[in-house]
Amino acid sequence: MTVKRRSNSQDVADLASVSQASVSRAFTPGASISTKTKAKILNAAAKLDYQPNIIARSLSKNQSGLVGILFANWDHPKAAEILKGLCEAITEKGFKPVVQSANTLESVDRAFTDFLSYQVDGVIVFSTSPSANMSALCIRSNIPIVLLNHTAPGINASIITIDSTKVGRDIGNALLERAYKRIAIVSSDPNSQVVSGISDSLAETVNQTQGTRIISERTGIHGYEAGLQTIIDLWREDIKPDVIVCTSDYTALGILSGCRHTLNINVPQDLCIIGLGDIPAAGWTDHDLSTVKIPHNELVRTSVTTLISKIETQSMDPESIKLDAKLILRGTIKSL
Amino acid sequence: MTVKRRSNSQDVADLASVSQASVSRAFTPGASISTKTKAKILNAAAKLDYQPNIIARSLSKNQSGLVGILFANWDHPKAAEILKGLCEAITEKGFKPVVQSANTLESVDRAFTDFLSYQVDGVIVFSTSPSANMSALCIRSNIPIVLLNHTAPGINASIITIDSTKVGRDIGNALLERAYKRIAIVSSDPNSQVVSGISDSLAETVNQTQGTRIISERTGIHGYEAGLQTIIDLWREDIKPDVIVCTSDYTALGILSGCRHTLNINVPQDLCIIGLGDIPAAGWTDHDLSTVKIPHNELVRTSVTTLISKIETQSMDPESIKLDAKLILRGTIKSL
DNA sequence: AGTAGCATTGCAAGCGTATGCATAACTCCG
DNA sequence: CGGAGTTATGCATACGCTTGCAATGCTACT
Repeated sequence: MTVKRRSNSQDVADLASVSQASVSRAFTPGASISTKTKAKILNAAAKLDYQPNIIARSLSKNQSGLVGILFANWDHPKAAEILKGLCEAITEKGFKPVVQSANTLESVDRAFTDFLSYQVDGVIVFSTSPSANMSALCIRSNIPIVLLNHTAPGINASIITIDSTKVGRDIGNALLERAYKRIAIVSSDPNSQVVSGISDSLAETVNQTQGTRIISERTGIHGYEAGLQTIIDLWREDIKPDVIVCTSDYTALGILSGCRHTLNINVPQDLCIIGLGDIPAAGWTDHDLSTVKIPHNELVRTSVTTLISKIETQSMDPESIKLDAKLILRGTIKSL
Repeated sequence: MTVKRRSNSQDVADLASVSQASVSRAFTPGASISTKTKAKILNAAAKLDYQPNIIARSLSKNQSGLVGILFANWDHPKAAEILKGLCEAITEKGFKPVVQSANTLESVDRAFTDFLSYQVDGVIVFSTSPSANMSALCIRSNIPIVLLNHTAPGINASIITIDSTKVGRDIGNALLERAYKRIAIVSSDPNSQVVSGISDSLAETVNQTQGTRIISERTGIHGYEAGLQTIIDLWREDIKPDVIVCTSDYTALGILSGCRHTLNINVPQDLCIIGLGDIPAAGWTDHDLSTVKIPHNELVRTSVTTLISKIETQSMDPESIKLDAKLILRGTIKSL
C-alpha cells in the first residue's frame, strides 16, 4: 500500500483555484479574507481532509503552542487529578501539554533542554524538590516558568502555592483551643518549602503558649506503611506526643491504623492526628481523618492561567501567588 | 530588555567557519562528518547555547517525534502510575508524549484532529469506552494507534489487554473449589470489553457445575460510596449472593465496609468479595481484599514498544496482545 | 464618469533544518 | 608521484506555513 501524503495548503489552493496564501488566511482567525473565498477554501479543505500543519506554522510564527509539564511528584495522592487539570486547562487555552517525568536532577536538566529543543512556549513544574540548575536554565532559556505548589529560593520563576503559614497557624490554634500539649511532626520530603512553611508557622503559633511545644520532628516518612512503622517506633522509643501532624494523608492513615489496631491508642482523646491533602480515603467512615484540604483545582488553574498570560504578554517577571487551604476537623481531633 | 533570539545552525556555522549543512550533520548521528570539524562545531554550539530546533527538524524529516496519549480514564486507581509509565517509556524511546484528556465523544474526535495537526507519529489510547468515530479517524490519519487495556470491535488499531478470559476462569475455579454458590457481579462501565470478557468467562466456568450460578449483575457502580450503597441495596432487596465479584477495588472496599460496619455480614464465611486491580489499599491489613493484580507496567511497556515499532517500520497492521493477570487470594475469600 | 479609500488577493521571502548531488580533500597503493 | 577510491564538505532546494508588500478589485462619493 502506498503511503498517502497528507494534503497541504497548496493542494487546497489548487483545488479551490486560489493562492496558497489565501488558504493560510482562511485558517487564520481575523485574517483579511472575503466570506466567499473562505467558504470555497473550507469546502476544498474538507474534501481533501486538510488541516493546517501546526509544526510548520510554529516555524514561521516562532512559537510552538507547546507547554512543557515537568512532573516529578508522581507519588502525590492527587497526581492524576493534578495532571488532568493541567492538561485540560492547557488544552483549553489552545496549547498542548508535553509531559516529561523527572526523578533525578540530571533528568530535570535533560528534560529542560529537551523542552527547549521542542521550542515549548512555557513550562510548568510540579516537583517538591527544586533543582539548582533549573534557575540557570530558566534564565538562559528565556521562556516563562511556573512552579506549582512548591517554592524554590532565588529562582527566576513564578510560584503558585498554598498559604502554608496560614495552615500552620490554623492547626496551631485548633490544637491550643483543645489543650493538646506535645506535638510531633511527621513529614515526607525535608526539602519541601510548603512543609517547612507549615511547621515553622505551627511552631511559632504554639510557642506563644506556655507548656505547648513541638517535641519531635521526623522526616523522610512516606506512605501508609511508613506511617504505621513510625507510630510503632515512637511508642517503642517512649516518645509519646498527644498530637501528630503529618504532611501526607496516607502516612496519617498508617499512623491511625497503628493506633487503632496495633497499639490501642485512644484517638482522639490521647492522640490527635492531622493529615494533609484530604484524599478521599480520609473522609471514609472507617478513617474519618482530620486534614487540610488543598485547593488543587485552583492551584492548577492559577498556574496555567499565570503561565499562559506570561506567554502571551512575553513577560518574564516572576509572580508569587498564595492560595488558601482549609483545615478540616474530623474524628481524629477532640471536638470542642 | 531585548528579546534574545535563540541561535540557529547558521549562527553556529558562521562561528565555526563551516557550512550550515555541516552543523546539521554534526548533530545527526551517523552522518558523514570528520571528527575534527565535528568537534569544532560542537564547541561553537556550546558557546552559543545552540540546540537543534526539533520543530524545524520535523518539518524536513516529516516526522515530529511526538506521540499522542489520549487519556480518558482518569478515575482509574492507577491513572498516575500508568501515565507516568507511558511518558517515561515514550521519552526513553526518543519521543515526546503529548497528553490530551478526553471525556466526551466529541472531545475524542477533537483530540484526534488536534493530534493530526501536531503531526504526532502515533497515538496511544487509554479509555474504557471506545469511540465509534475513532476507527474512521485512524484509517484516514494513517498513523499507528494502540489501545491500552481496552478492546474495541472492528477498529484498525493494535490492542494490548489482559487476558480477561483467563481471569474469569481463574475466579470461577477458585469459587467452585470453595463451594460458593450464588454469584453477583458488580461492575462500573458496562461497555468495557475487559469487564465483559471476565464476566462471560466466569459465567461459562461456573455454569458447568450444578447449583452454582450468577444470580445478579449490576453495572454503573463506581467507587467506594457506590459500593457501600450497592451492598445495602442488595440486602434490602433480599438478593443475597454469597460472592460478589467487583470490577474495581474501590467499589469492593465500599462493599466490604458495608458488610463489616453496617450489615454485619460475615466475610468471607457468608460472603466472598473479589476486587480488580490490586490497589495498595487492598493489601492494607484493615481490608485484606482478594483481588486481581493487573500487570500495568507490562501493559504500559508493551503498548509503547508496540507503537514505536510500528512507527519505525511504518507498519499499519494491527496487532493484539494479551497479558496475564494474576488472582490474589486474601482474607475476603475462604481459605481451602 | 472619475477617483479616493478600503477590502481582498497574490507574490515572494522567510522560519531552521535535512539531504541529494556535485565538488573538493584525503587516503592508499602501485 | 599519480590516480583510483573513499570521505568530507558545500551548495541549493525542499518541508508547509505566515506575512509584509504590492497589485488588484470593489464601493461610494463628488
